[in-house]
Amino acid sequence: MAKEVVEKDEASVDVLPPRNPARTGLMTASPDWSDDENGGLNPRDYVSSLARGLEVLRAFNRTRRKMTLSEVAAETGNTRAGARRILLTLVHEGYAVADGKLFDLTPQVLELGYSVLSSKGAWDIARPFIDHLSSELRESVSAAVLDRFDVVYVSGAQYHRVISVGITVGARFPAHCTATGRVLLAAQAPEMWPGMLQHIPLTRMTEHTVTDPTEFRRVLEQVRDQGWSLVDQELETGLMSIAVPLHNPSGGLVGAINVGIPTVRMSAATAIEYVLPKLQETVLNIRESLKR
Amino acid sequence: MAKEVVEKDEASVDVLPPRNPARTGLMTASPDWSDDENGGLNPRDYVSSLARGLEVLRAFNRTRRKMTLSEVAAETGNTRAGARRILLTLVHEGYAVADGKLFDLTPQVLELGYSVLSSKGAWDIARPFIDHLSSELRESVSAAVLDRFDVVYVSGAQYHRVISVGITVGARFPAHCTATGRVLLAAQAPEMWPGMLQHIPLTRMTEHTVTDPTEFRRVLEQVRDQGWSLVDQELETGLMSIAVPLHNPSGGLVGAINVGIPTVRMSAATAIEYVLPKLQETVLNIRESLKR
DNA sequence: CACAAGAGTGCGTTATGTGAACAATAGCAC
DNA sequence: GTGCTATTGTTCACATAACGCACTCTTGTG
Repeated sequence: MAKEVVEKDEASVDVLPPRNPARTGLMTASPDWSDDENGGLNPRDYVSSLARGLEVLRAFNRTRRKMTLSEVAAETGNTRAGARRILLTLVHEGYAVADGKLFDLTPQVLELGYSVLSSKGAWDIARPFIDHLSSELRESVSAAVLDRFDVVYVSGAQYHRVISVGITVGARFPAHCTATGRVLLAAQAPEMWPGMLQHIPLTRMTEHTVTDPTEFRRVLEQVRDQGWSLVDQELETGLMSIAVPLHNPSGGLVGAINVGIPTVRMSAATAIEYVLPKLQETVLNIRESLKR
Repeated sequence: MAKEVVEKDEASVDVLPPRNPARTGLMTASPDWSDDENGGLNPRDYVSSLARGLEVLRAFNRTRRKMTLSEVAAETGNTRAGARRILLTLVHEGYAVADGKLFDLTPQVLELGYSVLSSKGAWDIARPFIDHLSSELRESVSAAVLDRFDVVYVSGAQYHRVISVGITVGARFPAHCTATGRVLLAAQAPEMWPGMLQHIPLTRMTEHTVTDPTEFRRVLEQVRDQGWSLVDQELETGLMSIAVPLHNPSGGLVGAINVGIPTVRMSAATAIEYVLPKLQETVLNIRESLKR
C-alpha cells in the first residue's frame, strides 16, 4: 500500500524531476530544446519543497477545485503529512482556504501568474485592435504566446453567434496543431529547429492532425516562408484557425494573433482571401502602435 | 529602486515567519477577517520554502518582470544564496527562464492560477451574457470575485469607443471603492460585518472615495438592501461603475457583475434608469442558465 | 459497536537556509 | 588600457527545519 500509483509524471518522488537543465555556471536562455535533456542539476541548487508546493497548486488546476488532504496527497504523489504541511502553508499565506475538510484555492493565486498576462503592456495595446478585428469579422480573435510546445492564450475577444469559438485567457493547447502554435514555432531561430522537431510530440488530436515529422517540417517551412498559418480541424473537428505572428517594432517576436472560425461558416479559401488580409493589417497596426 | 539593507526580522531563526516575509509588505496574505490574528500555527504545519518561493513569484508580479538574482533576493528578503536556489528551482520546473543574469517568468505560471479563472465553469456560462450586455450597452462589462478586501476580475468584455474602460482579467482593486467590491462585501454574512468593517482599510483613491467607517457602513447597508451598487469616481476620477451580485440557483454568492461607464458619457441617474435594469436582467438570465 | 478512511502527531533522517568566504564582473578614476 | 573597488554570482559547512514513516485520534457507516 503506502504509495498509490501516480501515473502522471512518475518522477515526483525523489530525484530531480526532468525539465530545463540550467547548469551551474552558464545559464540557459529561453526554453532550450537542445538535447541535454538530462536533469543534471546540483542538488544544492534545488528546493524540492517549492516544487512540491507548486505541484499542489497545479493539481487544483488539473482536477478543478476542492480536494481533501488525502486527495491532494494522492494527486501530487505526496504523503498525507507532506500534503498537509503544504496545504496549511498555502492557507496561511492566503492562497487557499480550508472549508471543513475540503481545501480550495483563492483568487490570490492569480497574483502568481498575473504578470505574464499584463506583461510589457504589449497586449494592453493590442487589445483594442483585437476587439476591433473581432467585431469587424464577427469572429473570435485571440492572442497567444509560446511556452515550450504549448501555446498559451494571453488575450482574446470572443464573438458570439450561434456557434462560437470560446477560448479563455490562460488556456493552453499543443502548439503543433494550432495556427498560432505553428506561426510561433516557425518563427523560432533556425538553430532551434532540429531540437524542436525532434522533441515536439505530434499528438493526434483529430483525424486531420499532421503527425508525421517530415510532413510537419514541411508545413513549418511553408508557414515560415509565407508568414501565416491556416490550420483546418487539426485541433478540433469543425474548427479552423488562421494566424499571423506579431513582432514588435524592433523585430522581436511578441506572440501570435489568430482568428478562429467554425468550418461550417467559411471555407479555407475564403478565410485566406477575406480574413487573412484583415489579420495582417491588424498586426501591422498593432506594431505601429507599439512604436509609440 | 529599493536596494536597501535587507535587515529582515533578526530572530528569523525559529518559529513561524511572520505574515509576510517580504519587507515591502504590500498585500498581506491569509484570509482571516475574524480576530484570531494569532499566527498560532504549529511550526510543523508550515513549509517556509514554499512560502519563500511563492513570494518570489509575486515579486515578479510586483516589479513587472526580469530581475537579477540579487534584485530578487532584496525584493523578497532572501539571501542571495536562497534566492538563487529558488530561482534555479523555478527554472528547472519551467516556471522561469534565465536569460543571462536576468530571470523572467514563463507563461507556465498561468497554470498555477488558471483554475480560479475557469472555475466551475460558471464564468464560462456567464461569458456570452456578459458579451451580449457589453455590445447592447456599448460599454465594458466585467465579472469579479472577492479576495479578502480586494476584488479580482475573472472575466470581462471590453467595449471600445474613444474612451474605454480597460480591465484585464486577473486585475485587482480595493473592494471598498468599487461597485463590484461593495456588492460583494455587502453580501457577506452578517456575522462577518463587524470584523470586516473593522479591518478593511478605507484607502482614499480619489477625492470622492468614502473613507469614513460610519458612512461606509451606511453605504454598505444601502447596497445590501437595494441589491446593487453605484460607485461614482471613488476609484478613479472619470469612472463610474454600477454592479449587481450574481447568485447561483441555490442562492450561493458566485461573484458580481458590473458595467464601467466613463462619467463623461452618462449621469448616475441615467445609469440607474437605463443600465441597471439590463444588468439585473442579465444576472437573472445567467442564473437561469446555471440551473441547467 | 466495530470498522474503515481520513486527519493529525512524534521522531529519526535527510535536505535546506544561513552566513561567510571565494570568484567573477562591472564601474570608475586615472 | 591598468589597477582599484563595489557589486553580483557561486560554493561551502553546519545548524535546523522539513521529510516520510509509523502511529494515534476522529469521524462517518453499516
